[in-house]
Amino acid sequence: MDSKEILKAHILKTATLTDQEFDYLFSHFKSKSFKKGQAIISEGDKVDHEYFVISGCLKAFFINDEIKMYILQFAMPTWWTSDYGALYNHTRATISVDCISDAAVLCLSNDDREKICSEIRQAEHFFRWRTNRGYLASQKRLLSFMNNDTKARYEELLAMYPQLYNLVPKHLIAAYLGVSRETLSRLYNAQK
Amino acid sequence: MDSKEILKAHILKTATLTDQEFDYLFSHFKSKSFKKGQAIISEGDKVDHEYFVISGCLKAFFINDEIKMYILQFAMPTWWTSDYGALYNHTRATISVDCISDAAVLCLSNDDREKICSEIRQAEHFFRWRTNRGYLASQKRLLSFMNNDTKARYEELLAMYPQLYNLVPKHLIAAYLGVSRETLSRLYNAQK
DNA sequence: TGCAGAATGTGATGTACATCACCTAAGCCC
DNA sequence: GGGCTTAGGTGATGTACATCACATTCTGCA
Repeated sequence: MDSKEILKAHILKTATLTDQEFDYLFSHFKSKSFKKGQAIISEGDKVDHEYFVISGCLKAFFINDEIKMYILQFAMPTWWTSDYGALYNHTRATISVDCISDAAVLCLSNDDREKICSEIRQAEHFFRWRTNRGYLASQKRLLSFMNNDTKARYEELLAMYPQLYNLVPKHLIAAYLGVSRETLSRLYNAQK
Repeated sequence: MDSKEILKAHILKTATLTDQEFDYLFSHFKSKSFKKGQAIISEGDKVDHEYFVISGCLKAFFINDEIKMYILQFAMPTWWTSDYGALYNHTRATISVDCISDAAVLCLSNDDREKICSEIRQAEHFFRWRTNRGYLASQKRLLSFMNNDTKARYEELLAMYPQLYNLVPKHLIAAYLGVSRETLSRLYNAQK
């Protein structure tokens, strides 16, 4: 399945577009490929695109005082990512995005998204629902943070995304969970 | 300013509606008043409305194992609240909402929101942007959780909502910060 | 107005985690 | 394939917080 089909299947789950509408929408996306380790958005960048992952795995992260990294999101195929704060408010990036593995993405500019939303009814509908899912996921993660200890959050993460265990290094999983790599290491070595 | 004017001013900040469109939209809202301590949504309820706060202060919270309460949101005037997970997925409430003070709200049903969104272009636009703001706020709070200690989060909260200091009891602020009331008490008594 | 329950303060103690220090093992690159 | 970088494991120690226990103050209301 090529990029276009993947995006189409993804959007048609929540919106009803004619083929012509989808083709028009798709014409605003640009395909890009990145190598493992490459940066897509770096802190301080001007941000004007969001990214739809076709293959590979990205991470969206924040670095505190140039010391600690916190991972906001592992972006897997059919996920969207960007520094949405910077994108919507036209400010410089505080959140960075780079590639955990080689990756293929579709890029959509903020201007084009707004243009499409104003031209195609169902596109606006789609983006409303997409943001909504993001909001719910974020709220769920916040609750999990307050309510569960590290071990429970680790198991929750692996239950939801079993692929992560082999795909991403453990210190990145620790950065997602918000604990030190040492603590994570001790956790799953102790529980045998 | 009455409820209608407050909602109108709120919506017109991000969407362009004609007076007739707004009147039609407004006709789907119901006014309700609640007393301090009254529940609006209780765990296990069927959820089919969301709420726009006109006056007073609500809290949206989650209770773990019937023991600990975590506050997801203090809802102040012009804020929206509900158990959005239950509302969108048609499941029973896991998040409850009640009144910290006497409150007046406008209620909108999930069905009516979707109906309005499909009928009025700019209404869908408004709700897309509203959800987006919620998503960004939630992500910001998640980052603050991972990155800052309790004292920093406490100061951040009071800097953003100074009214809270006098309006809500300290143990609720602790429940928002995700710490015990004892820890919060020691925190601001130590820093004198 | 006096009393019950709620809100708040504070000490003692336990624990989950961070941090630092150091070690081993596994890529990866000229 | 030897050396360098990155990932990962593990001990010792410190610290921020939870928890329990109890004292104190506030507040609503009969």
